[in-house]
Parts: sequence; C-alpha cells; structure tokens
Amino acid sequence: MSTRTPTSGVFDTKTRSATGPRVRNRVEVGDDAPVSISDRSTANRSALNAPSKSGSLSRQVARHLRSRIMQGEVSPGARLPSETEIAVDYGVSRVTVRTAITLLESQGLVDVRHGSGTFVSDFGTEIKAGIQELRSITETIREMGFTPSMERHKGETRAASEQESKRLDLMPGEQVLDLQRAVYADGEVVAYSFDVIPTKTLDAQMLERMGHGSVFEVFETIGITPARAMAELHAVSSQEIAWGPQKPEQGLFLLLDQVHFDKDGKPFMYSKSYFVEGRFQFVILRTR
Amino acid sequence: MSTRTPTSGVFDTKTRSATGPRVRNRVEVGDDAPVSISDRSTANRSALNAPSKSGSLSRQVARHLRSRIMQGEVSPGARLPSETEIAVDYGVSRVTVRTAITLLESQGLVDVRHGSGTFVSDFGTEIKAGIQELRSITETIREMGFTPSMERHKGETRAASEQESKRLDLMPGEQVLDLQRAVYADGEVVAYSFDVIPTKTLDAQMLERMGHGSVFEVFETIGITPARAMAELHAVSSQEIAWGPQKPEQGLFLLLDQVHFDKDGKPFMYSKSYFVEGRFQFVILRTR
DNA sequence: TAGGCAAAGTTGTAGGACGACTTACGTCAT
DNA sequence: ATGACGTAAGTCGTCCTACAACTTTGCCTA
Repeated sequence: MSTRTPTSGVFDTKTRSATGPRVRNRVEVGDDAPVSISDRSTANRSALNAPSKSGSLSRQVARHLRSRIMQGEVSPGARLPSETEIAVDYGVSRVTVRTAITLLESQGLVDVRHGSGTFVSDFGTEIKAGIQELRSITETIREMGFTPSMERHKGETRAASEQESKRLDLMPGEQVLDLQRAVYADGEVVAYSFDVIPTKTLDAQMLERMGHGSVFEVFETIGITPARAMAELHAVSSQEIAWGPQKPEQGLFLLLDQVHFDKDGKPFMYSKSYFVEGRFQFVILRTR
Repeated sequence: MSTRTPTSGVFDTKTRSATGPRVRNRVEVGDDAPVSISDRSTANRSALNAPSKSGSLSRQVARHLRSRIMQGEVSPGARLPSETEIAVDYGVSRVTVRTAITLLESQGLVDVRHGSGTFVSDFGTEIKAGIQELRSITETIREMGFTPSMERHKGETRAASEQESKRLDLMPGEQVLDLQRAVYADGEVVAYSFDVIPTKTLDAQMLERMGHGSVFEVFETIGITPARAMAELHAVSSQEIAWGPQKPEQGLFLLLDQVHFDKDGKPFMYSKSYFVEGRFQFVILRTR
C-alpha cells in the first residue's frame, strides 16, 4: 500500500515556498473500499442537462465524472461504483458509461482493472493542468486558485511573416494582429505571450476586444472553438523576450510554440508563450 | 480544403537541415474517399495473434490499427473503413472496434465524426513521438529512423538522496543505482540521461546489464512493465550537466524530470533526461 | 437552376447475455 | 490453529441485435 505523498502542485510561485497547504487530505477509509459517489439514489441524469449539454452523451458523462473526481468526491486510490451502478445512476446504458470511462482512462485519470473495478489514479487530481489539456493560460491560472491578469505591451496589425503564413495557412503578406502581453498570477509575472491572429475574418471591434479580454472568448462569439493545438517545446535563454519591471534576471524560459486549430482543422492562431522558468510548473502524465 | 504542409518532423538533428526528405507524400485520391485498408477480405484477425498478444482484445486492435496508420497505410485526412467493416475484418465485435477507436481518438490520432466516419488526423502521423506517449528514448530514436547508441559515463550504487527517497517511496538511506549516460542518434549526442534505480529487488547480474543495454528490457525480465510516468518539464541552462567532446557550447537543455510507475502504481525509476535544445524536437498534441 | 426531399451509409446508444478475471470467504486436511 | 484449496459473488471485457441521430449523396420537383 503506497503512501507516497503528492510532492508538488501543478502551479507554483515564489511566494508559496511551503508546499504544506497543498497537500491533499485523504478520506480515512480502507484503501480499496468502494465509495458511494452519490447520496441520492438515481438522480444524476438531471445533472447532465444544465451546461454540459454539448457533445455526445458519453462525453457529457465523462465530463461530469471528471469534475466530480477533481473536486475530491472520490479520494485517489479509491474505487468508483461499478459501471452498472453508474449507468443506473445517470440513467444511461452501460455502453455509454464504458465509453466515458475509457476516455478518462486514456487521460490517466482512472485505472480500470479487469474483474476488480475502476480506481482513481493516485496522481489523477494533480495533473489537471497538464499540457495536453487544452485551455487558456488565464483559465489554468484561475483554476489553480490564483488571480490571473494581463498587461498589453503591444497590439498592432501588420503583414504576416513567412513562417507565420506557413503555420497559419495564409497567403503571403496577409494581415495579422500581433499581440504581445505579459501574464500575471496574483500580480507576479509568470509568462510572456506572443499571439498572431489573422484579421481576415475579424472586424475592428473584435480586434479591439482581443487586446483586453480573453482571446478565446472573442473567438467563441464568432463560432470558432479551439479543438486541438499542435505544440513544440523548447528551452530558451534570451534577454530579448521579457520587458517591464519584473523582467526576470536570468532570461530562462520554457517556450510553448503552438498553432491552434478549430474543430474543422483550420488554424486560427499562432502563439508563442514564454513561461518564466520556475514560476509555472508543467506536468505531463505519460501513459502507454 | 486545407493544404497545410507538414512543416516539421518530430526528430531533428543538425545534420539534416533540409526538411525535404521528411515531407510525407500523400496518396493522390479525393480527400474524403474511403480507402480500403486491407486487400484481402477477412484475414486480419490472424495479425493479432503474433506479438501483440498482451492486453485486452480492444487494445490489441487499437495497437494494430495505430501501427497501420503510422506506416501510412491510410493517408492523413482520409477516411477509415466503417466500424462494421473493421469489425468483420478483424473478426471481432463492433463494440471492441469502437473501444479501440475511442482510444486512438483520445490520443489525437483519428477524428470521429458522427454520421460521417472516422478520419485520420491531419497531423496524426507527425506526433508519434509525442511526450505523452510512454516509451524509452532509444526506442523513440529508432522509430524515427536513426541509430541509437549509449555511452555509460558513470554507474555506481550509493545511498539515495532525500529527494530521491521521496519520489521513489524509499526508506531513507536505501541503496540505489546511479546511472549517467549520454544518448546518441547517428553518432550525435542528443541527450544526457541520469537514472536512479532502487537496487532492492535487483541482483548483481541485473545491475551490470542495466548499464549496457536498455534499462526497460531488464525490468521486463523481472516482470516490471512501465505503465505510467509523471513528468515535469523545465528549461535548464548549465555547464555542469554535459561532458565529453560533444559537450554543447551553450549548455541549454530541456529537462524531463520524471518518475516511472509500474502497473500497480509503484515507482521503480527516477530519471532526469536533459535534452540538448534543438537536437530533439518535442511535439505535443493538445486536445479539449 | 435552385431548393427540398428521400435514401443510404455511418456513428451513438440501448438492452441483454455470457465469458474472463479478481477478490473474499468458507471448508477441509494437516 | 494454520495453511491450501475450492467455491461463489462481484466486476470488467466482449458479443449480439436493434434502433436513434447524424451526414452525405443524389434524385426529384417546382
């Protein structure tokens, strides 16, 4: 019986040196004791109606199960109810539940054992901000319990460079919005973000909103939802990247160089995010 | 219809500056034309007997489909045969095929569209060495078409440090094998690997083999199969890491700091892999 | 010619059934 | 009392059949 303690949170700033408060308290119960995930008997179908309406039924179930696991409703290492129970609970077929659980398993969140049951991975709740999960930086920061903010350093339209045209599948010389911003968490700079967005399908008002709010929110309003991103990782050491009073001394960054695609496979944004080494902790769950 | 050209391979060395030879040639056929994935009619069940016997049936099917996609049997963007056809082809039920496809979908390899079909992701074949895929470095190098080799720089047993004990769930002061090696691809150094392995369950002969062959192969022989790894990513700039004649000038590395777990969730190796920036290209597919 | 409708094909979900595997427990011989 | 063994219950893995939901194609009609 492993008693390995979760050693690190996903997000880290210099201000929080002691990792004590982030240690997850375990429910004191036998390690393999089944945990009733729900008090009421058969009343979780309704939970799927509200905001998680998008996607197939199995994805909704997966999303709901996921959020319940994340909120600690089932402690790491403990067993989930059987597939049949969950199916009855949600009012769906066992096939749907199995599809949902397969999804969670491939994300490393749960561990399915033939003949035994489905168990919450021991570090499942630790990696919820893993890179492979596609979400905006500010969203990630907020979920970590910090207050995100951004400061626009530059925001102008210009012709796309050759590299940018190639990645964004543009005609040479097409106009793009060049957005340079600093990302803060609780007032401390954690990253410098360089976004390049084709202006073709945007009007002036949207361009203005891009600079101040969440870029993704603006995209949502015109029906573009990010579905995938293809990213490269690099280590960078340079004094030419950062700016401002909080500019880090050593100039060491982890670069996330990525192209965002919508659900139709069309690229709609090219962004380089330079994360200040040591301020933002990247965690990856690798599975077979 | 996107004509985005694959811009980058997964693996890169200085010697191959022109990316020409790595451009994947597409089968000249209508973008959405179904492609017969098999010539013979119902003879793929036998293909599952040979070496891919491990794991559940759906995992075997997934593995086989994956390898066929990787080998370019179906061009990116093209449609796979219907689930029913595949089921007949492999001699399994449609449920099993669906489970397998769900797995591939969660890995970003294919794109399932309700009522339309299952399509190979446009960059699916590009990311086969993505970090989230758990395999050894040498294995990855070999699959990229290079010849991997290793040079042992150090290999001694000593007491575990405090950090190592914590990550490997050891008693303080327990003995570990400290392995320091340089990883080469076609004779060029691409990474410096620092592995720490508890010697508790190993005998002298195995310790010797660890230093010269694949560490994972030795673990296989004693029934330990890597199932998951929890990794952190960091940018590192230091002159203290590398050695030898090919020691990189700038001392800039991408550090993959990870603990390996077996299928029972027990940690069995702690390794820090310093990849020389620019030599090894990390690609991540991010999905929602 | 443009629009709409129908049909065919494909994936998503349902329900029931059985096999394979794991675990717990009781029995029996030592 | 103890250990080995067998049994039974619980759970996941796979199969079968059927139908619903969705997409695409192409024909038909106005």
